[in-house]
Amino acid sequence: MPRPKRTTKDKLLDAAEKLFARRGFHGTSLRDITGAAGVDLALVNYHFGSKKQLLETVLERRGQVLNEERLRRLADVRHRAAPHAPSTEAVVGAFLDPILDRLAHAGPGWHSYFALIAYVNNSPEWGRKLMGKTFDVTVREFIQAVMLSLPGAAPEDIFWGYNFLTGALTLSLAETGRLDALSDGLCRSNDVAALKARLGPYVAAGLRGLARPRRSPRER
Amino acid sequence: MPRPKRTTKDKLLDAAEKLFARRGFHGTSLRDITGAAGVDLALVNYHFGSKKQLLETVLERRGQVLNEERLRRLADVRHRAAPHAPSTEAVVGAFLDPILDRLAHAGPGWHSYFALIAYVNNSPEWGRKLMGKTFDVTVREFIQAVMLSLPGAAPEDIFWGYNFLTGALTLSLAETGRLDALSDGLCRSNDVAALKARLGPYVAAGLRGLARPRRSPRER
DNA sequence: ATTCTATTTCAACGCTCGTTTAATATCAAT
DNA sequence: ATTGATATTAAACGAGCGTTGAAATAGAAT
Repeated sequence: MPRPKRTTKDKLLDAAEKLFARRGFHGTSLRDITGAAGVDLALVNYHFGSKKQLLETVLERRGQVLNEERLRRLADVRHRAAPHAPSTEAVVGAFLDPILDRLAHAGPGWHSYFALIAYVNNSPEWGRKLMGKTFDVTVREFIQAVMLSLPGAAPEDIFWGYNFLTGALTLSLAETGRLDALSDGLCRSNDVAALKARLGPYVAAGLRGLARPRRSPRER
Repeated sequence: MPRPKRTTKDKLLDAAEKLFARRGFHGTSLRDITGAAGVDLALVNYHFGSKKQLLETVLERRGQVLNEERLRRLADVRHRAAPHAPSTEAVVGAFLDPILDRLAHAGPGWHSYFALIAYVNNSPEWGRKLMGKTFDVTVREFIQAVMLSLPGAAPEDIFWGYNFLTGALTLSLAETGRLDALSDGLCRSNDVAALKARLGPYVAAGLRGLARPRRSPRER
């Protein structure tokens, strides 16, 4: 046996991941977290320094894994298409699939992590700094690849298109249950297969629609 | 003069709107709010009963105005197109423009309100209950109109498409500043004209892309 | 066995939280 | 002017917050 012992750090990161995702940073107390983890209150400050640093560590733990796979798949997509530009669908897939596949097949830890990402990404308080710290390098690579797949598109359109993409993605990751209520149960927020079948085509079509010139040149 | 006196209730609603949008529900204290409003702490519980009811009142105040205009414009779009079905772009415009036009031309109150909507919509804690309470009737009307504009599309696709639409919209409303950082200043989160020029075309193209059958019938 | 470091426990610190209570002020109607 | 409902003030409540420090424990190296 390779000793899969769960350390105190891991227990704290797991519990914080789950609770921060559900109730937000300010809505979760350290006593909630240490209680769920079954460890002493003071251990958060011992191992992580502060509540805020605990959040940052939670984000980085799985963020690095995600970044590695995204970059790997993006390089793969480019390599397969060479010497031509890859298709927008393939580039979008390299960005989305590492998330959607884990949502479908990985454990509840990843699930909570993605809901937490949704929370942080849409937060005026944390969005810019925390998301940038972990994801900027990868995202810039991705945006460049989208530009490559849509020659002739204005960079502004691609940046805005990326913004819309992450918005659509993160609301889906948040799993608020609103979709279930609106559709009277016809659609379920946690139906990953349904999400995966639709999000990629939606954003690829949206990006194409943006890249195509769409009005008189008077209006920028 | 028609006595535009700002009552205590209004002062509290305005201050709460701004602070809830910036720092979230749990990140804002009643002392923050009453301090910004320049009124006594106890007046929140006197006028609204509790902190949570204050949030609900903030959401309802402008939500009703927004709903009225959205329904009016939706009816107008349908009337103009009759007896044919309205275009997807026109329906999407009836849904988005009441927000985007106020973002561009109305005061900072509406601005904060939309950022607050973004926060609530993406919150697993509040999303389903609070958004539904204020917006469900209007949103169902809107979704029906989208279905009308895309005959042959599966209802599931439209519901998911609406989910993506609100995700893209609300991330833009949150104005996290992340777009500014990613584009090195080329795009600005608060450039409403740029947003308005792109969000409609993006989501309309995305909805069309979803409505078009896109893979073998084996995969649902 | 002893030493030394890393980890865990326990109790408490000072502070802020949402809410409540009772006293006071405001002001239109009598 | 007096009344009476409405609104505002000031002070305090108990509870929970993040963080800290000192003492107890554990585990590896000597």
